[in-house]
Amino acid sequence: METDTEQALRDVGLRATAGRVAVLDALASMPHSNADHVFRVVSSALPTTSIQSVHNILADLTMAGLSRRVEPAGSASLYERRVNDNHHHVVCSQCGAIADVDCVVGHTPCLSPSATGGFTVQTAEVTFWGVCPDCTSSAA
Amino acid sequence: METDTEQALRDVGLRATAGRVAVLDALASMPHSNADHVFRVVSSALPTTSIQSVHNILADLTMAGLSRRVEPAGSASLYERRVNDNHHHVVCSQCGAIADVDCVVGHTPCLSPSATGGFTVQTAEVTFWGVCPDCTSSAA
DNA sequence: TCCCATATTTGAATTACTCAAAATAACTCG
DNA sequence: CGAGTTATTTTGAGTAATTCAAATATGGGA
Repeated sequence: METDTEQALRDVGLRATAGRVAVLDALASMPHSNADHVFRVVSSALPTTSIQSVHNILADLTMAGLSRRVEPAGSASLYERRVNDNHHHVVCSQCGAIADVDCVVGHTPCLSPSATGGFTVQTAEVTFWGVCPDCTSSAA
Repeated sequence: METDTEQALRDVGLRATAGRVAVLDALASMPHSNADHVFRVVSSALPTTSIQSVHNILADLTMAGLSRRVEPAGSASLYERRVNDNHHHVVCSQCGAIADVDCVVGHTPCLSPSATGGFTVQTAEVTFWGVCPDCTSSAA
């Protein structure tokens, strides 16, 4: 029996271990999780795992293109499974909540900066900062 | 005698201490420096200072709006004096070099995401990733 | 010049993560 | 199916960047 998650791992040349499957499943159900968050979820099913293993796995998955690492200023690295679609993020400046933002205007205007000081630009990463619905309503 | 730097400090309600003046001057001559970088420059003029003091000062200056803190993924926090002009940055994915990028199209298209999941967006932060001139030429 | 709120110093602690050696488990091939 | 090879995980230690907090020192108003 071969689950989709296992298949996805083998497709990129990684062994389908219990830890990797558990981490991918955790990310599928809770995107934008940090390593500690993932560790807590995974360790209930796999009590022998460690935070180092989770870091290890997350690094492997990210290298292989199965997950993406996001690092908003002021918080630990977050991971998500949405990959290859160049989406962006909104971060709540009060509570740190994060949500996906699909690409800004359809085509990518942000990839065309005016003057780049000679840099060859490859990608653009946009982070919106604002206030999430919860913080907005609790401010009332 | 009141230097511009001292005046700027007093204008925001901070005392004009030697450490703060030295840090601001360091940032003026080398933007996008990290705390350690600033510390090394400042400590030649002020041998009694410490890396903690520099962190302290940088935090104060940033809170007061005299400097801005930038945190590109994968590197320590960087500080700069250019503030209040909503400019962005290009980071070299090979060597970490960083340069300013003035706002993308004149008016700020990036501030208008399509769907924000209910977030009230206040600012947009754009980081361009690419290859700097030095790394481009040394790749030849 | 004196005072005291504000800064700095000093030292310790924390967080998030990396590194590396030893143990274990996944996949391959006979 | 079972053994061997090698990828992966475990375990333990180490690091970098930053924060916290108590003690000391200093800027600038009275």
